[in-house]
Amino acid sequence: MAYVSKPELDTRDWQLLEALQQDARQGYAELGRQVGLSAPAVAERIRRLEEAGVIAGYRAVVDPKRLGFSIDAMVRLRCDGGVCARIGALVADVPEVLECRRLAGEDSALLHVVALSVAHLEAVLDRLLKIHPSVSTTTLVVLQTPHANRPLTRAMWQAAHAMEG
Amino acid sequence: MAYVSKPELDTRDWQLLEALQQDARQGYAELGRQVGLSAPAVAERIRRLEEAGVIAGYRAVVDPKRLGFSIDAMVRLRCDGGVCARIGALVADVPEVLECRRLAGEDSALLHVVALSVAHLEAVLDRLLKIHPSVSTTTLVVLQTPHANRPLTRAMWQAAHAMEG
DNA sequence: GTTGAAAGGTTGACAAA
DNA sequence: TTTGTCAACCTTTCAAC
Repeated sequence: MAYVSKPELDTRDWQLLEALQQDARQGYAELGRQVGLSAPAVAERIRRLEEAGVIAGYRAVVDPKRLGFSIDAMVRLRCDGGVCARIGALVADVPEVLECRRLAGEDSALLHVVALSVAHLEAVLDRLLKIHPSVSTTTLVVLQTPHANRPLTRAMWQAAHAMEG
Repeated sequence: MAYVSKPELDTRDWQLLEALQQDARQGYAELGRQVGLSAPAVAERIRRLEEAGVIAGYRAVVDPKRLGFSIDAMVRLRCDGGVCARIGALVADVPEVLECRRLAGEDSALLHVVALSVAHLEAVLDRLLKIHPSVSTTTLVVLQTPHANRPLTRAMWQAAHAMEG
């Protein structure tokens, strides 16, 4: 509960966070070995990190390419205010949209889309355009992804605070 | 090994993939209950999915907001070809960049950046501009994220193949 | 893929720092 | 309040089928 109002993570909390971001399927005993705690102590710390919302869940990372989704694109979306306010709900039934963010600025929203082929990408884009007449898109095909879902580490947290001044 | 050349997933493989994307810390016995298999059979299927690269890993999902990173921005980057070819390496030591993709199209790259404050975001952007004189940025602040890292499901795979024709 | 047995991990209650 | 210890229970793992 202490975390909810003001998360103050100590060295071991950070070590556990980093270990779980690297491999979420490690057991408590194994984690305890890495941070120098007993398994029950590890379990209790992780339970608190989960309760505080610092850890939002644990996910298997699946590679879309290995499932046949050879195309990866970012779609910049512009649309009327009313449409964009509901963009999350409007793309909910387009499963090729893996990520959807509403933005402040030049573009109204940004989508991360996967597709089986160029023909399939075309079909997905057509479907997005049919959401509303005001919708227009700019599609950028991803050539490579040098960094994806980088971990949040203590080093990064400290560097950020030092930078902020 | 069969998966490497041509991943053909059956119903149970997909069920396991979906279950692990929902909660990667479930045990083999629990997964077995869900898909109607014994624990060793589940372990063997998961081992093959990992070996085939379909499952790339297991990660704890950490909420940057709960760690103080209250700002979430997408940064569109334009730069000279030589610089953008090495963009991954060039932003490797900027830990606030959680994602980095090289793109074909109007923008050369797209970064997902987190920051503690507007002042910190400014500092990060200054650092990105200092990578090379040819670099210019357009920053779009994320207002909300209706969908993040949606799971790849069998339903989606089938819908995509139906759509492709 | 299943079964069964050995090894080891998890989880609770309780004691101690 | 947080961690460690202990014991009961469950899971994982590997062999044989």
